[in-house]
Formats: sequence, structure tokens, C-alpha cells
Amino acid sequence: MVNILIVEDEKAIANLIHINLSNEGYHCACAYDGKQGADMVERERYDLILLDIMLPEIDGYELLEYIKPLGMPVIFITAKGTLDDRIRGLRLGADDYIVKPFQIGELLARVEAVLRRYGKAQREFEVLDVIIDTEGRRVLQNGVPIELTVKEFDLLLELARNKNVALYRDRLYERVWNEPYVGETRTLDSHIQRLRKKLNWENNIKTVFRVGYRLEV
Amino acid sequence: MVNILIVEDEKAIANLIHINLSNEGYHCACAYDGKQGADMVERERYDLILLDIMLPEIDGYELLEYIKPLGMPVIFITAKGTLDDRIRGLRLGADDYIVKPFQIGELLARVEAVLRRYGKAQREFEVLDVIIDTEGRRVLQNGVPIELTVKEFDLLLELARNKNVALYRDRLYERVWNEPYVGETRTLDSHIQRLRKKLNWENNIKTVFRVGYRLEV
DNA sequence: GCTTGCTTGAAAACTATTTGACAACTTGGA
DNA sequence: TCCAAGTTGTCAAATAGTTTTCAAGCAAGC
Repeated sequence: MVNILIVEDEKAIANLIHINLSNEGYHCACAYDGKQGADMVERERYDLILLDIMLPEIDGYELLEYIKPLGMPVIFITAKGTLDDRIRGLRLGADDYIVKPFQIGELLARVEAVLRRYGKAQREFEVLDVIIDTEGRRVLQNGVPIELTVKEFDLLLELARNKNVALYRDRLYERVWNEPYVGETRTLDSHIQRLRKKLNWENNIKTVFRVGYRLEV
Repeated sequence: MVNILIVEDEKAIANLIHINLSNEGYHCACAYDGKQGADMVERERYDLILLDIMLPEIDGYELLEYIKPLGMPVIFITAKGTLDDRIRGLRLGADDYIVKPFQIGELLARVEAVLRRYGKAQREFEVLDVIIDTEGRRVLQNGVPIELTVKEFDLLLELARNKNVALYRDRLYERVWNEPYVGETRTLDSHIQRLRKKLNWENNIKTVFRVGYRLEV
């Protein structure tokens, strides 16, 4: 089982991450300051470490230097979104970074990307009656393969990674299409409809009027 | 099954190697100091030993002298990249050496090379109704030899090594052709078609529209 | 120079995606 | 409650893009 360490002093955030990663089937441990983090890293091997920069005792940069020789991948969590910090983190050997406040789906995507890079990715995950095979880009519903197009698949992934979250149209569009949302067309709607139809998810993909969509599980 | 011993005191590195070799289908054991390494070598036969030079208790050079008469191949792992060390290791009878920090792919290549030299390489593997003999570059389908050209064979290998994974066209091309994919020609497509035809794999090599291909098993 | 494998390009076949017109719905105030 | 304005759903046509096919050209090794 994939083993993840969360080093984060804000307990609320640590818990939020913990809950969501556990939900995805990862095993998690938390450390609430740098010293504790160092201890835990020393005692056990983790497949990935989520590391806040601003920490009591030992800060994230320092801890990173300590972790890197151990060969465990690290994703920085940073509240300050300045380019400087990002570059510094990456140059110091972090594998990725994410800026607070983040959407949980974004975190999951980054976690998955890094794990995949290290050959540890969870290939598939389950939502409702559907199993999504991310690497194979395939979908099984109750064991039956469902043919999805690229956009449909990406859209499903985005929804599934943010289940029970109302996703704003623009954000959803921008994530899946990788381009700014102008909102003059029915593109996103059409794809949502097709997903609903293909998966019989009329009741699970809810429209949130004036906001966007939410996948309810 | 190929049996490999990793003698390395940095557990993180030992684990990293362990994970990656296991992934390739090798069986691995770890020893975390020279004495333990000596014990294990005495007790069991290994097809290959990965040996760190800087070890507690008994150092790598000493352990090598002990191992050599047993006729087990050895790859040195060395942090000091000086020419001296390399030559010393090789003169003492190591089969190869690798300098930390290394890329895991490089290690795998060296491991495979040494195993092959000793005739221990994993020569063939099976996918669907086909047996691929990597060394002989031959393919048997239900016992019947199938003539594949070089490119066809490499392409098959790449697909087979990533079965059930949707491989992006560019990645696939770059892996097989060893050059950047520009995407202006039908080269990859043609070869895919020929593979499909020769192996009657029309249904197993799936096109993933706008992505690439996937070998389904 | 023949053979074989590899690459290419054009055209055909196919598929996904976008769009637009209009219907249906939601909402907040009149 | 009802209406108007704004949003979302529907669906088929148009567009845009991708893959397959095929035949021919090319290159390297015999």
C-alpha cells in the first residue's frame, strides 16, 4: 500500500489532506512540526512526503535537505505563491509544489503524477459503480467497459477527483480543456450530458445552478 | 527466478533498488552491513550481488574477496566516483560498477547486461498467445514462429512491456525510434497495422483515439 | 542490381468536438 | 404568484481532426 507522510502544522489542513488521501486508498501519517517530521522520516520509509514550508521547529526547506538523500519524493505545500519560492523548492529537489489554498482534486492529481513518476501510482480508483483505470484510460462500470472519448474521460477524472465538490464551470473547463473559459458555447454542457448518458449518471452528476457541476457519491 | 542480493547500508537506497528490481520480476534480498551480507552469501546462492563499497563491519572490497571464489557475479555500488576506485573494484573482480547517485534505468540496464553475460537474463516473456524471446529477438505465437522486422519487434516489446497502458503516440515513437516525434508521417501507424496483421491482434492492439495505442491483455 | 524493410504522402474512412438554435428550467424580484 | 432574465439542456449539423489504407519511393545489405 502506498504510504504518504503529511508534514503540516495546521491540523485542519493536515486532516483534510489525510481524509482525502485515505479516501483514495492511500495510507497516511501526519507530523505537525518539522522535528516530528524528521523523526518519522528517519524511522520509516514513505512513498511520498507532503511538506509544508512554514513549520515550527525545523522549516520545510531544512527538512527537505534532510529528506532528499533518503530518496523519498517530496511535494511542497506553500502558502506563499511567489515564483521565487516555487523555484527554490524545485531546485532544492522537491518533485512538485502546490499552493495553498488548493482544491483537493488538484492535490490528488499532483500526488498521483509524482507517484507515477516513481512507479508507485495507484492505477485505478473507484467511484460509485465505476472503476477508472487512469493509466489505461479505461472505464469499467459494474465490470462492463464503457467507451469514453478523451474529453469525456478527462472530465470524468476531474469530477471523480473532486467528488461531492461543486466545481465551477470555468475551473472545470480550464482543467479539462487547458484553455481559458469564455463561456459562449455549449461545449462543457454537451460533454456533461454525454457523460451522464453513457454512465447513467443523470442523478449523480448534479447541476449546481449558476455554479457548475458536482459529482455526488 | 533470478535471485539478487543487495548489500547496502542506506536503507532508502536499498529499498529503492529492491522496489525497482522486484518490479522487473527479479527476486531480491537485502543486507544492511557487510557482515550480514557475508552471512547471506554463505547461506544461499545468488545470481547477482549488488555491493556497496562503504559498509559498516566489513567493507565492500573485503566482502568481494570473500564472494568471488563463490562465483557469484557482483556489481559495485560506489559513492566515490574516482577512477581509482573503479579500477580497483574491477581489478578485484567486480563485473561492473555504478556510481551513486544513479538513475534507476541505468542500474537496470547494468543488471540485465551482467545477467545476460552469465546466461541468467530473463530471456523471454509471454503476452497473450505470444512468447517474446528478447535475446533471440524472436516471437512465437502458439508455438508458431512469426517473422517480425526490427521495428516491429521493438514496437511489440514496448507495447508488451506496457500492457494495458494507453501509450501516447509520441512516447511510443520516441521509445522505439529513438528520435523526437514530429508527427508528420504515418510511420508509426504503418508499423502498428503490420503488427496487428501479423499477429492477428486487431482486437488486442487498441487505438486510443487522440492518444495513441494500448495493448489489451 | 535485387531483396527486404522502412518511410512517406495522398486519399478515404472514421470519430470527436464544437456550435447554434431553441426549448426547458431556475431564480429573484415585482 | 408570476414574470423576465439568465442559465442549462437538447440535438443535429457542421467542423475539425485523427487514423487507416494503399501504393510507391527509398535505402541498406546482400
